[in-house]
Amino acid sequence: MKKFYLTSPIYYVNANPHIGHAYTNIICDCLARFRRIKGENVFFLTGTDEHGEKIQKAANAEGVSIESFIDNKVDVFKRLWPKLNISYDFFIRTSWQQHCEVVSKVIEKLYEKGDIYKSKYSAFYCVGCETFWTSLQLVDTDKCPECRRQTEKIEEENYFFKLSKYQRWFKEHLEGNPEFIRPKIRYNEVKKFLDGHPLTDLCISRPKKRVSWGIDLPIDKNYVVYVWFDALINYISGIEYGIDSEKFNTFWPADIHFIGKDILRHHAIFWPIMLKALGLEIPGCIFAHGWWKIKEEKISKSKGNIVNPFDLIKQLSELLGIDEALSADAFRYFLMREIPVGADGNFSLEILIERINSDLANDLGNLVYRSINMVQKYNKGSVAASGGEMPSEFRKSILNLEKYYDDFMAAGRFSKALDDIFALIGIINKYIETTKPWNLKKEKKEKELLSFLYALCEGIRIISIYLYPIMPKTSFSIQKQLGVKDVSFSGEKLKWGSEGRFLIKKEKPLFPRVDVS
RNA sequence: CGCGGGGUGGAGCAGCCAGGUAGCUCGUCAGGCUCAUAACCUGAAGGUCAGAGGUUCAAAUCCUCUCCCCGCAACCA
Repeated sequence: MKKFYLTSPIYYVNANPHIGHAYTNIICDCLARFRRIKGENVFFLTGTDEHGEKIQKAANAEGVSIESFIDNKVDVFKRLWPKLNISYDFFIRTSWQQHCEVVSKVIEKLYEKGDIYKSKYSAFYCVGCETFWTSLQLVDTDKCPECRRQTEKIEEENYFFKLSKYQRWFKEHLEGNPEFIRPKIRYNEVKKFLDGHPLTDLCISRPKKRVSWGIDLPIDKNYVVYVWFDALINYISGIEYGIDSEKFNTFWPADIHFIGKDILRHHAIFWPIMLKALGLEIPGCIFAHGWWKIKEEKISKSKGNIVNPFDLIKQLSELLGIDEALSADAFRYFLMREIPVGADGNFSLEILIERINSDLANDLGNLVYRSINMVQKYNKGSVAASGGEMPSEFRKSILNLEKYYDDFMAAGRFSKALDDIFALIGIINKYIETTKPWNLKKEKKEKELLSFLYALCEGIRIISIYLYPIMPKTSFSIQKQLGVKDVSFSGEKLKWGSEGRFLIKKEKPLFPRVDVS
């Protein structure tokens, strides 16, 4: 069985989850579900990043212990994922004992190999902003780029990882693997960056007197491990590197790491070099998505324009009068349809509702509802295959899906896949119009009417399978309403005619229209 | 001259890499239909493709310049 290992980033728990976190995990989930219905052995890892100065400070600010602070935040993330229908396989926490041990082992190994060394580190500290800057970031020689105040030069001993040693190898790897970083624009960005800047070694330690909340540096107990170095290792500790070799060998290397474009360099440069130094294989792809802007602005706490996914799902659910699982699907649909993964998008409740109304209520929801209604009205709620072929009107659209859907989904081009699914929905809506079943009924053309009803149900059933990775609960609901014998989603079930009989169970419309004015 | 992305009918976008009648979704207007969630189907109006210059038989598409918007700029997840 083919394996597929994909990861989300681990989220830094200094604040509550927002739309960006939700987006990343939804992307991962869509791909994970797609791979599963292809019959692959999928491992989807997500989790939290819990060390570092910021967390230490955030806990202090709230006047609670670090442990209870992080447990609290982790709990919030763990409650969020089921709400968004996220089907992860394992949730890793960097405070997890086993992860810490792996990080230690990694550092020891690299130290023995001679890839970690001690040296002087100098930085410029701005007291006002409580931030460290490098000499290159300063303005007017020694001023803080943020507040323009005088900075203070700090010098301390630290441990460094020899990134520079692997520069040549990395460049070659990049050149030989144009798919390593996606989308293309991000690949170009990294490549260009590398051309212009020789890599400098990465400082991977922080003295405990400054930062105490972290994993002990095994080679010198006066230090803790720099959070990024610690965090990246989750991708191997999460599948038990150095602990369960069978599991590790089954899933490593990762097929894809999904990340936000803000953490591209850590993943696209540091991480592969760390792996190379460890003698491990390099992941297949780093896929960086874009950002959702709220009213054309970047999301940020200071602007107060954070979208809380819990509130959003709740609000949507109340607005639509549907349960939260379906609201989550609507949200997922919006995020996946609105923009290609990789681009930036605009988010607002208005835009979201507009999409729900036009696509999910008018097109999909109404199609399901009117079709089921017709089966009930015209044939007492059941219809069986009568040996008829697929209507010729459907052929082009279904062939198109058969030809391109897998490629689009595999490439993370969810909006493209959805375009094609909705093209079929449009075709079926049109098919109803041109077939005029109400006339068939009046004219007592029983045979035509039955094959028409069957074609409707079968078409919708096939749509529900294609839709499944993006909208799992909706797909489930559709199949249940159609009365599919064994509700399931798999490649084989895409074959026209594979469901012999529909015994419909009519429910209220999947997605009602909402008028917001 | 730091790097990159973008400026296309009212809104949001595709097309640009491999020049050849400007396309999609939403909105607007008109019509049709009734199984359906004022839904669905059909049709129409609406763009000198940011501006200027150039290459070409032909440019949204290639080249040059200008204007405007938005990101990034190494230890900050």
